[in-house]
Amino acid sequence: MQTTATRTESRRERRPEDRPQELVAAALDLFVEKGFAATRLDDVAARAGVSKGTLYLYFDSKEALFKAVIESAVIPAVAQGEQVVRDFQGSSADLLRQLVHGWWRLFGGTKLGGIPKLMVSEARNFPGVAQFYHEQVIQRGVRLFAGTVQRGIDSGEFRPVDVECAVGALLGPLMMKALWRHSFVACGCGISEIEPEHFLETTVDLFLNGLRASR
Amino acid sequence: MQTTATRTESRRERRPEDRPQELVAAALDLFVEKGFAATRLDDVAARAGVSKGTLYLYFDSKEALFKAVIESAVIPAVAQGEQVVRDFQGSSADLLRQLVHGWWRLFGGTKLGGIPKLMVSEARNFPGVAQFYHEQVIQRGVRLFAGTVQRGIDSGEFRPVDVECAVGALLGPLMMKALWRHSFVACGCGISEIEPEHFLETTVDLFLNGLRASR
DNA sequence: AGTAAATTACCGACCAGTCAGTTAGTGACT
DNA sequence: AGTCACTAACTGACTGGTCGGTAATTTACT
Repeated sequence: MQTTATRTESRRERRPEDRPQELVAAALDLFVEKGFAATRLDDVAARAGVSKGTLYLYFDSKEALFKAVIESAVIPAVAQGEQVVRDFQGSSADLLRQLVHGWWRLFGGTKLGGIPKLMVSEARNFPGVAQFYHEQVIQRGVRLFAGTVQRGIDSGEFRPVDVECAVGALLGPLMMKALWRHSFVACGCGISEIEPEHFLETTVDLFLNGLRASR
Repeated sequence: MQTTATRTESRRERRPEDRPQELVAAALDLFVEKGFAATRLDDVAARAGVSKGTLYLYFDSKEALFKAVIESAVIPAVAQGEQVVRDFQGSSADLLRQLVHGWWRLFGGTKLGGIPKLMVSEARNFPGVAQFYHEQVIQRGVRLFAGTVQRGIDSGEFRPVDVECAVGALLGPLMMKALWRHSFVACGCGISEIEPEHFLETTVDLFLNGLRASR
């Protein structure tokens, strides 16, 4: 269906296949940057190179666009995490390290890292989307880490702890790192950010040391 | 200046001394609940028992009200934390425990716990307020914890670690706990919350165990 | 009577959502 | 190869409602 190559220069191109994803990409940028309420649909459309009317050909409402953004951004990342766990051979400690760094590489450290901020900000105003995000992202994500911690406890690699709490203690810093970047750091109010990889490494070390079966 | 006791029943009371704080209290509730943008000044005024015009007698703009909310909510809490550190006699580990639980008791676990969510959500839209919050709350708060960790390292109670990272690793879970309550939990989408005191206790234990000078 | 506090009614900017009209592409029939 | 009819994609001016902010007026208190 591409009109590619031959003609790139007309405004008013017709590319119904590509529009939705282009609009979603534009919306992700702006939602992350300005928040849901402060984002104008005119701006989203302009960034995607179409008019606002076109946006409404593909999405019923601003909220529908919001949900599409969350879905498209986040499902692939979770799925990839699950893949890593399935394939991994090695100690639970190494798997946790891998998960943490992988999470940063393909989620926290990218523009997708703005999603948690968006969800925290908007959860109460959009319970439907929050529900969806909770089931499809948070629960699955937590399960990944919880399973790994449990595996370490079972094998005697870690001392027995409340798994749910431990996962919270590890994911808390990660999430805050992502939130931080997209709020205070991004607003440029003289904040110098700790180098991410170093922070993650130190956090995981501390965590694993805390979990280590003590003599 | 109270008009108390004698006359409680006329609408249209004149109580210029009390209005600002009542308005700030109402605004805190609504900002935390619905976010800054979604909160109507009519609603703030109504909750404070006055009309919108009255609000403008005491605050220049919605943003000024926002800043007043942040200031009034948060400065006393930080000051109290600093007091605790000054007065404390005992091990660094015990001081950290005390700080964490104190933080929850008089900040995270109260309606003030909604402030971090508010700041994360709005920092980019209000750099001035973000700047203020960063200096007056975050930096001072971090300094509290960082000083304590450093004290533990110096005394040989903790092993040497990157103090800034360690503080992030401890505060991350606390902050997420507060954010969580005011986003996903509050939206009531079938989420059961981990019991806070238990979570905090486990997190601190894990953290202190991770810091313990090894062998 | 005088003034400070509070209210009400109003304005204007803003923006999600709509719709009548425009244009790019397709293919049918010369 | 040309052109014409048709449709689906796209546009942008418009609307109706909302809400931050203001000003004229009323009320409480000294």
